[in-house]
Amino acid sequence: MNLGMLIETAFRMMTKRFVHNAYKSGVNISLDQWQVLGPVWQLKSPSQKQLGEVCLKNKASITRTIDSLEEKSLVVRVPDQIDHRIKRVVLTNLGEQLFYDVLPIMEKTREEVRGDISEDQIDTFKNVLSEIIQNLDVD
Amino acid sequence: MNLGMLIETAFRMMTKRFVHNAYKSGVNISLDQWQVLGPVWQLKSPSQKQLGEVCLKNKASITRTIDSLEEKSLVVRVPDQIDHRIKRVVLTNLGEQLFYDVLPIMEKTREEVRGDISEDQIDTFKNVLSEIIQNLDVD
DNA sequence: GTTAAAAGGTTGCGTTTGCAACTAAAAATG
DNA sequence: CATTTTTAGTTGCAAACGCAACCTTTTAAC
Repeated sequence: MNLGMLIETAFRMMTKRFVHNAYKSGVNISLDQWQVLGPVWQLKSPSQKQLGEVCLKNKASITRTIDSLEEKSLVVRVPDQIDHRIKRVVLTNLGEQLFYDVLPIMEKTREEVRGDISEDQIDTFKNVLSEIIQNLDVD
Repeated sequence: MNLGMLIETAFRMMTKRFVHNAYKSGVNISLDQWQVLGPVWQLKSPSQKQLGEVCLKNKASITRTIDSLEEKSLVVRVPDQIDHRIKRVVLTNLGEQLFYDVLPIMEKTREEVRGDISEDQIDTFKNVLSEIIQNLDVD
């Protein structure tokens, strides 16, 4: 199996496992929703642009993910008082609740992914990934 | 950056780079089309089921990818003479031509991805990926 | 200060994916 | 040999992505 297929397979399986683990715990959330929800909690009402940068998603994706989070009443868009172009994304109580519910699920998934792989190997692994990303970032 | 995001980012960048390199060489092909076309060449008129197994895609994806390859006249579906449920996928001359055109593009992309990363590191990297996949395959 | 340029978000369109329901054909069961 | 059951492939539906065009607001440049 070549490198590309390995990465793709691992990525898809990790995603599926996370969603599945959440589902088993009674939490309905997709990976991308979680990828955005985390930074919303961490950054305290970031702008959508900020979210895009942190989550490495383009603004269209952010817009739609926030749409879905808003539909679930997990976040609210609040227009910035000073710069009216900016919308700040704020966690609702429900969203905060869900965030804390998902934390252990994420941790569990992480452990399942890592299994017996040593900390050292994981570090090397992440370094290689970073290098690959850097290799492709130039140009 | 966490492991999941690193993998996702690397995967997306690799995909984009491949398609972009092909585009620059005047070849219009998506990654999934290539992922199917390769095995069609290699396996000599495989069934769609076989393709799904080799490409690690579900049958719906295979169906649609072959639809798109057939639209481009790169492959043809040929019903199996013995088992009428099976459709064998056969390369057209155009498809074979394109296959040989893409080979160097793929090689170039592979080199760009690997950059200065040592062969050893790549091996370890692939081993870790395999382990992750195995960790998630059980259950 | 008015006009041009840039920035933040939204929307439309096309791809790709997964799941589940479906059709048709072959194999297994009685 | 008629009746399930299984298998191969297709189709509908919904989720997610990227790109490009667009609107609105702010900032920069005369």
